[in-house]
Amino acid sequence: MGGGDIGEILPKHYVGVENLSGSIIAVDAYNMLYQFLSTIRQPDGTPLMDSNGRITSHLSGIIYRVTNLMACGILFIFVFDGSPPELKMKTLKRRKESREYARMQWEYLREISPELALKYAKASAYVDEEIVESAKKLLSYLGVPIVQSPSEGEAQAAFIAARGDAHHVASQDYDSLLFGAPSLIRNMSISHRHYTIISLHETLKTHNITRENLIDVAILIGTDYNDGIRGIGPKKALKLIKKYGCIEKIIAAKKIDTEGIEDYQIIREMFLHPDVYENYEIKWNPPDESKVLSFLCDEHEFSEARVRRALSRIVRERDDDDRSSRDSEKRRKKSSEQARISDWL
DNA sequence: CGGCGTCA
DNA sequence: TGACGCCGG
Repeated sequence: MGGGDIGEILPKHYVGVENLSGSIIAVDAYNMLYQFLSTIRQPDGTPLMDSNGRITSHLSGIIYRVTNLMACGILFIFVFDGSPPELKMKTLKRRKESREYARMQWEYLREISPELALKYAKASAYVDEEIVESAKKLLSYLGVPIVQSPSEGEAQAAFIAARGDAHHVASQDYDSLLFGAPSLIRNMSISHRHYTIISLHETLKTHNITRENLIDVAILIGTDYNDGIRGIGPKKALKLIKKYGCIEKIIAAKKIDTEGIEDYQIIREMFLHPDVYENYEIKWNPPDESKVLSFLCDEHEFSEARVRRALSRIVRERDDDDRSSRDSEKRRKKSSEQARISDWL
């Protein structure tokens, strides 16, 4: 909602996928699905679809990305949104309106200028119930655990990581850090050579602030739940919080008005104590090859050769000597790399 | 986005 | 082998 990008004040590390081998990553599912739907398109902006007109861009994204990264030794937990907090409604309404505007522009432009149309097509992407259900189906056939959040997926993912059931949260957004995720991974695609990792602990240490301070900084800039203060970006917000300690004291010192941060106490409380399920089950299953094949190839007309190849990356081979020696080699590599990452966590 | 064929 | 560009559904 706000104008600034809190990412500007977060210390970042860039790591290759090898460094993530052996780690458990809680994925902000909505965020990843949105990325797939927005980017996996034809040059004129049309998403991938089966012959019944059902969108399949996200299924393509999942089958290739998840199998690739699993083959690199990563374990996934996909965390899905529940119902959004009341304070987010304004943002959601605004997003819906700009999506509908983009859809009109796309439909108008697709015959005139495909490459201009593409931009609007991407902006018109949305995650509906059918997208969510088909994604859950494919993930469950792949044996990937799914966790439902009562409210924000990022909050649930952060809770899972903070509790120690995952090492990182994967999302393009920064909110999971505010929700207490110890580590955030961005740009987690196969084509990105290096992923961005942000450690909450390192962030707080770098600026000598608390998580509550960081949340106040985010509220001043603007979040999904408030507009933020006009003219205040991440640098100014951080400076103010470091000088005065909290939003209450900045207001008391008459440095800012409350316009754009009216609900700051409620929002701060939401980030500190979000609505999450404390009981959830995380269980990795072996992929059900035949269910994946019938779902993707029979129902959605994927190429069987391609899907088989993707699956071959993650299905257990016969347990011969070759295999077990490679496995133990991987395990040795994994523990030394895990130690390297934990240096700055 | 990721797969896959092409070409140097 | 790696950069490039079209195709997938």
